Parts: sequence; structure tokens; C-alpha cells
Amino acid sequence: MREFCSVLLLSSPYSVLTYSMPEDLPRQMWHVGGRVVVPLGKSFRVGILTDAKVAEPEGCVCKDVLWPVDRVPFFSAGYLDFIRDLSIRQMDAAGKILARVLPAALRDLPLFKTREGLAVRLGDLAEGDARAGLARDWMAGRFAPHVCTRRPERLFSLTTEPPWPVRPQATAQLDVLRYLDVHGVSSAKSLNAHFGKNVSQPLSVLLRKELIREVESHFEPDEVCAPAAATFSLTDEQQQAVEGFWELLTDRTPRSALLFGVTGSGKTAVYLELARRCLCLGKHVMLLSPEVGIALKLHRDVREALPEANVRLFHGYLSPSDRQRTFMELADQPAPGIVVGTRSSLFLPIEPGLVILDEEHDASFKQDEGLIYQARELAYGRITRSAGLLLMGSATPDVKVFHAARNGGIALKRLPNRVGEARLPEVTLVDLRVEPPEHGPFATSVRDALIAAVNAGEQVIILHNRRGYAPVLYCETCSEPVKCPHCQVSMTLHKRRELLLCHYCGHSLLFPLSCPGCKGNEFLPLGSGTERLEEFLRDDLPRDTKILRLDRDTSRRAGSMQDTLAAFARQEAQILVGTQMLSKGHHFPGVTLVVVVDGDLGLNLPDYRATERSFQMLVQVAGRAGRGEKNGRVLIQTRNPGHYCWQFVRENDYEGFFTREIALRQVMGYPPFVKLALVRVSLPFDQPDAELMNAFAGRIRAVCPAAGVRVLGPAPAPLAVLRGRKRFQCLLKADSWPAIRGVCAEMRKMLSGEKNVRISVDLDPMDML
DNA sequence: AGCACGCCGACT
DNA sequence: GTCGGCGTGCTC
Repeated sequence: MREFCSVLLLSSPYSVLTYSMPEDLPRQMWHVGGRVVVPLGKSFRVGILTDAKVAEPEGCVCKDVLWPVDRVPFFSAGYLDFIRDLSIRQMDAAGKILARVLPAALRDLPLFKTREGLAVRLGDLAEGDARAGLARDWMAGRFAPHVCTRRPERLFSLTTEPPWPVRPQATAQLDVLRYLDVHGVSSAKSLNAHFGKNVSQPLSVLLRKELIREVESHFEPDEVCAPAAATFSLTDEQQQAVEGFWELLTDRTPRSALLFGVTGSGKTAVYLELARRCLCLGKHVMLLSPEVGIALKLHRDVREALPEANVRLFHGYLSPSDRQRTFMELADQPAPGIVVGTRSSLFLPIEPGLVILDEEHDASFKQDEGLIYQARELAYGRITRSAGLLLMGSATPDVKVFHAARNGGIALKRLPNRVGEARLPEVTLVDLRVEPPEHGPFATSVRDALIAAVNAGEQVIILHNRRGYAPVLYCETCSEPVKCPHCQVSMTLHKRRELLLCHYCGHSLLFPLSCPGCKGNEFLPLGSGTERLEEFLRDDLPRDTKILRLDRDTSRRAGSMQDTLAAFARQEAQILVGTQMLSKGHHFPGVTLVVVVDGDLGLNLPDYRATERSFQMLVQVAGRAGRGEKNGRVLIQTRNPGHYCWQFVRENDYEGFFTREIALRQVMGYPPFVKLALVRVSLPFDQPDAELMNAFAGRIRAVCPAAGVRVLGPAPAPLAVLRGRKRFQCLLKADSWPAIRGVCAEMRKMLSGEKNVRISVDLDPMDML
């Protein structure tokens, strides 16, 4: 009796196909959840054996599975179920989703080698004299796919900021330096692709001059300072939270919980204690943070606090070989361990007993390109299959999450007080209409406070959520700002880097330049970003004031973000200027003053969550002040002091804000009271759109009412042109996800035949740009 | 993704 | 008549 199995293909066409089990090979060679090689047409594919007992399909002749790749069930039933569920929700093939989240080496055809090291052609595995012998060798562990440990990529990073000490004639060297400046840490491969083979000459010269250096990875793990700190003590509040969550963790039912603790209340200590206990229970822990930088810090905290534990770091910037190694090791070594990482860690092949999402509210937990997902939902999907606990932590929870916590769907524990003597800072609004900025972007009282703090030897954080020198470069000849040719938005001047950058698509122009419109050479930089702010402060503050800047531009060099943060923490500078990057999770006991240059930025975006996000960022950055012995102060400049969010920021009153916000959402019909989806259609800039969009609008209007879906648009997206493509979008609202999915599927079908037209569906979008 | 099949125009 | 262009459709 022939047996049949299902195989999920990990490369195109990504379908699930039925194969027969070879009758001449031992049944023990195959594992459900293991990868296998199968024949497809004239070639071969790697797939996952997902089901070992399926009926023979009608109307086609099944081929035999060729050979196993894994000796162990690589993916658990729970993992595969999780991926299948995701594929339904994303309306995409499961194989395609897996292909996007697995390291490439795991979906490529393996190279089989005999114990003598001779390569075996896949065709020879299908038939041939050696087949029986190879099967015996496989069972005895003497024949295996060669693990292609690809040589780690060579990565290069700048060591200094421009201007570089290079002769202007050394154009090849300058080109390489500029490339690294624009693209950040780059591989030898990408440099070769961009410059051709003769890049090696300037590269070696630059290495010798130490203007660039070779790095291991974009982010290198920190050294552990004191790996001996075996015990840490918890406050009563922390202890109570731990006990509450521990009950949920051990009750063998999937649970979600929220740790709502003010900034500086010591949420990390709670995570660490729970993680320790979870390991003792013999279960894996995932500790996830929204950003790599914070993950690195957590990674160090964990290794210091739990020196015995088996701790791994995982994030999207690991080299392909490191990712592959982590996947392989986790799949066949079930000893419980802790994975510290970013959202992509949720696809690692372990069964987590505890998933912790630190700074749960952070927008970076949502992946918004390629495979779109929200880490919180994936994390829940994983713990439902391992009967684990999903623990979210934040001082400013997502309104949706807090709503669920209020209504009992999510368990809630609070840490209302800061650890030790530290108190929450005093927040003051500065009305720029009454007190116009007379010192650069600062009102007089703000500048006075700055100088007073500096003179007192205290530390100050200045938040300005806009990087670069000036967001607009205005041509005085033709009275037009310089715009990105691909996006039609104003390009930002980066003065020191001698670049104009489009912050939406990354397009860059060398500066100085002639106006692309009129060839004029007179420009006026309008507005200011962090770079200009830094320049102003260097002029304005006392000579010997040390200033550091932290934004995406200053952290392009490998390790420079950690260096800056560490230098500021060691109090080597009085002032730290930066974007929202510095509002996240850092502990600076010396900071007594936080200044927000423009509190209104972000309040008026076309987005129902704009206020929520603004509130969260302001409370988080305010929370950087007063974590030491001295009390903290926060000064926020605004031109709109009447906005409802200020009162709550001032009083650090999250729950007050929540009550107000949730009422507003109910009235306006926004999540969590409705399900929301953003459907975006894009097509090349020069392709006519009228006919297509009319047809699209007609179709969507025809489909929606019957499905119980309300529709807004389609209309041009707020960023109407991006990366050379015109963008249209419409917003769908409904009471249930299936209703929305139905409409989206219909829209996809309608546009699937159209050339160059792309459609993307974002269920529960974070923003609407 | 490949690789077939298939239906048209330019060549030996 | 045959070679080869790449549009369409299938792969257990």
C-alpha cells in the first residue's frame, strides 16, 4: 500500500503538493516537520513534509519524495500551524511566508556529500546503485547534506564623519566613502555590484588609512561587564507582579498579560526574574525589544543577571551565516534558553513558554514592508500553540492593548512608582506664541534653563524628531524647494555630509549642487533638524560644553550608537541632542533636564493614532529625566498648548489620556471599536491611472456594502508619489476581519492581471502615509 | 521560478 | 517548410 504525504514547497511555486513515500527507503528516514528534497518538473525543490498520512490525489500521478534534508523534525506541529494561520490572515501562500522568514540557506537545495566528501548529484539519489547504501549510511549518520557554512560576508564601515582627509582627485576613494556614508555598513558584495571589480584598490587604501574598517556585523554585541551578579533583589511591587505573572505562566493555558509600569519602575527586573523561572520550568523564553540597539542592551542585562543561562541574540542585521546557525542550533537542541532579539525572532523554531514584548507600544514592533505583521499578534499566535505566556510591558501601552486589559482580556499588573528615591519629573509647557523663539529654535526661558543646567554640571537631553540640517532647501532663483525626483517631497539637507537626502526613499544628491529646476546656485535652508540644532548649540552655549548627537545619521557607523550612549551615560558630555531614538529605554541618572524643541511635530499627521504616538513619545522622553538623585524637569515648546494631550503629558497621566482617547475612538469609529485595513494600489509614475482607478473604485464600491464593509476612497495617498510610483489608497472599516479579508481578496483578484500594478493590504495600519 | 507548449514572423 | 521570438500555464 503506497503512502502519501504533503510537502510545502519553500520556493516558487510555493504550493502544497502530494508526494508518495519511497517504498525502498526505511520509514524512519522521514519526519513530519523536517525538510525534504522533492522532484518538480525537471528540477528539484526543498519543501517541508507537513503531513505524513494523506489520501492519494485524484487526477495526477504522484512522484516519490527524493531524500530528507533534516535528521530531526525541524519545525514543530505548532510552528507549522502558526505559519498556516498566518498565511490565511495574510492571504498568501504558507510557503511564500516561510521563504521570506527563513535564512536562504534553509530553503536552497542542499549539497549532499558522502563520508569520503564526494558530492552526490540529486539525480543519483533518485535511482542508482548507491541508493540503498546511501540510505543505510543516512540512518547511521554517515551521509548528510553538507551544511553550507558560507564564508561570512566582509562588511565595511566608515570610521569617521566627513569631511575625509583624502585628496579631491582621489575620486575612487571618495566615491567609496560617499557610498558608505549614504548606505551605512555595506558588504563587499554590494560594493562590487555598485562599483565593479576595481573597487578593491581604493578599498585597501582606505583600510590602510583607517578611514574605513572591516566589521563583524552591523551591530556587535556588547561585552559583559560583571557576569557574576547572580542575584538581584526585587521591590515589593516587582515581586507582586512576578508572582501574578508566574501563576499565569504555569497554568497550562495560553495567556496575555500587561505590565504597566511608569518609566524607571524597573520592568526589566520583572522580565529577568520571570525568564529565570521559566527556564527552570524547562521552557524557552523570547525577550523582544522594538529595536536592535535596545536588544543589545537587554542581551547584556540578561547575561549579567543570568550568567548560567543559554542566551542568544537574534535580529535582522545578523549575517546570513549567523542566522542560519541560530536556526539550525535551535531546531535540534531542545535545552531551554533565552532568545533576546527583535520582532523577527518570532519565527525561530522553538516553542516559547514565555514571550516578552518590551516597550510593547512601539511602532517598530510592526513590520511594514514585505511581509506585514504586528509582533504582538504573532507572539500571541506562538504562545497559543505552546500554552505559554505573552507578557507585554510599557509605561505608555498601546491604547488597544490597555483597552483589552481594562476589559479583562489581558491580565494587568502595575508598577506605579519609580525604583528607589527617584521621582517623576515636572513637565512644563512653553507657549511659543507668547514666548517666540529668540535663540535659534529656543524660547528665552528654555535657553536660560539649558545654560543653568550646563553651568550646574548637569546633563540635558534635547529631543527634536527631525534629522538632518534643514528639511527644506529652497532655491532663491526659482523659488522652489529641491524635491526628490522619485517622491515629490522636499529633500533634506545634510550639511556636513554634503548631501541632500530624500527621507522617504533614500535618494541622494551631492551638495553643493545647481538647482535641478533652474540651475541656480543660491539656496536658503529652511527649518531645522538635529544637525542644525547641534551647530546652533555649539555656537550659543559656553565654549567647553560637550555636545553629542544621536540620530540615524550619527549611528550609521558600526557601533557608534552604543558608543554615543555609553559616552553620555559616563557623563562625558552635558548635552545629548537627538531624535526619538533617545527616548527609548535608556537610563541616564545624570539627566535633570529634557527639552522638546517642537512638541507639535507628529500631532497633526493624517492618522487616527497621531495623538497616541505623540503622547507616548513625549512621556517616554520625559521619563529620561530625574532618574538619579536630583529631580528632573521637562520643558516642551508648543504653539498649540490647547491640545488635549498636553494636560496628560504634564501630569504623566496615562490613564487619563487613555480614557479621553478611547472615548474619541468610540465616537469616531476607530479601532479597537472597528477593524481597519489600508489597501494601497501603486503604479509607475508615467503610467496612466484614470481608467484603472475608476474601475477599481467601481468594483470596491460594488463589493463592500454586501460584505458589511465601509470604504473611504480610493484617493491619492498622503505621499502621492513614492519611489517613482503613484500611490492610491482606500481605508476599509468593518466589524470583523473576515469581512475585510473578503473584500481585499476580491481587490487582489481584480488587479492581479494588471501590468506593473501593485496592491498591498495592511490590516490594522500603524499610520497612513 | 523554470520549463514546457503554442502560435506567429523571418530565414535556409 | 523550419527555426526561434517570448506570451501562457503548469508543476504532485
